[in-house]
Amino acid sequence: MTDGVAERSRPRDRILETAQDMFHKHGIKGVGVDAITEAAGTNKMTLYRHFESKDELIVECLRATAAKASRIWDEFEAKHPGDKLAQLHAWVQKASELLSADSRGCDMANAAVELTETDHPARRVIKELKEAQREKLVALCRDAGIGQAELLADTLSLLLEGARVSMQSVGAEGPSAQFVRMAESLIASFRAR
Amino acid sequence: MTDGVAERSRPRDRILETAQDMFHKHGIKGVGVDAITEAAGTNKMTLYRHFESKDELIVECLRATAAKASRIWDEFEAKHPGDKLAQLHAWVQKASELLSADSRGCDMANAAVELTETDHPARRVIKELKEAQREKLVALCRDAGIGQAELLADTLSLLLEGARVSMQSVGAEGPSAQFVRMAESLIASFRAR
DNA sequence: GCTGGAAGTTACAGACCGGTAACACCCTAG
DNA sequence: CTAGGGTGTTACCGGTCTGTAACTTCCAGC
Repeated sequence: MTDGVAERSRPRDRILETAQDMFHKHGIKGVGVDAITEAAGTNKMTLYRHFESKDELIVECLRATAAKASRIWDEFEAKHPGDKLAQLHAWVQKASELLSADSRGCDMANAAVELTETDHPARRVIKELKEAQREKLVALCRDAGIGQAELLADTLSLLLEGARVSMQSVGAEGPSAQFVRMAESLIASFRAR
Repeated sequence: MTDGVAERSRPRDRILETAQDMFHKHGIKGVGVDAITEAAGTNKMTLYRHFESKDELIVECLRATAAKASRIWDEFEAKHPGDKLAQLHAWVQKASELLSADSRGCDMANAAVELTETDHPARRVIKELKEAQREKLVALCRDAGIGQAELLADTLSLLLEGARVSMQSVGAEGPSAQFVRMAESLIASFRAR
């Protein structure tokens, strides 16, 4: 009967997937565990058998989201093997697609905004994962032959981060609409140096 | 005895000021009205005599924060009367000071992340106020004699927005540390065109 | 077919949430 | 002195939150 909720996979996977989706759409503090389990076609007890607390579920969701994002990098390498500059342009393209497709921005950044407690377990992993993403982009810029690779990578990072949050406050017609133009002109400018 | 909480001003003002501060530090959904009134040295009934709901209090807080931010623009004009380019550099300087002094970013952007309900009354005013700020920056760039004023203003906006959210996820040592350098080099580059 | 573990069910605890009612108080304007 | 509005106090409502206990049901592997 497969039920449609999540193709009748194991409860833990359904919970994780549903939680990711609901946290993304409604925010972490905007979703209760009851709502998650119901949407996942299971119940609260089962959730607490697999995750010791909501906080641990949050952390696991962030890790899963980061793992998905990490797979995108593999696509770049697959589509443009060895051509790091083409991969950088693909990164810009992919970022712009994410902006068009979804106005709720980056789950990790959003979580950092929502979870203000400085000792929240999720803060550790957010920082780790964001730093790992930064490393990847720096390496991509450097391998693309750009001199000030760190500076370009950081600038592109801030632009994208800003675009993703700007979409949530002013909407898609705001400054974020110019993201591709900004990013491409930046890359060109750094290459010319 | 003045009590120290807010120098014994009127309850409404104390509530508004305290709520701004607590929303900023702990997030909107992370603070209850009881905590606000207690910190403001008053009680819940008094809050609900001045604000018809928590949502209205939120809106009023955002307006108050925007009004404060608006006063910063007056400083620019006062310190560099007529010199729009100097005012633009002052904007960069001020933005960098805000980044150093406070790691919780922009209240309006944070509110947009937290308040996911599309019909939330705060969403209207967030969009309005952000658009007003954008107008100001565009005008400043244009009056500073920059050709593609909108594009520069939007780019600077995204950079700052990104820096403010990046501080919350990766911290002050992340990409946001390079904000001034990025912004100044952007301005120089646009001026050269 | 039996058994053992995973999953579902129901009910509940204890805390907190936004919001309200009823009433006592104080302080200032007349 | 007095009247009245702003304020403080207490108690409460109904709902929601995370997390747990006790029990039943299902199903796969032997």
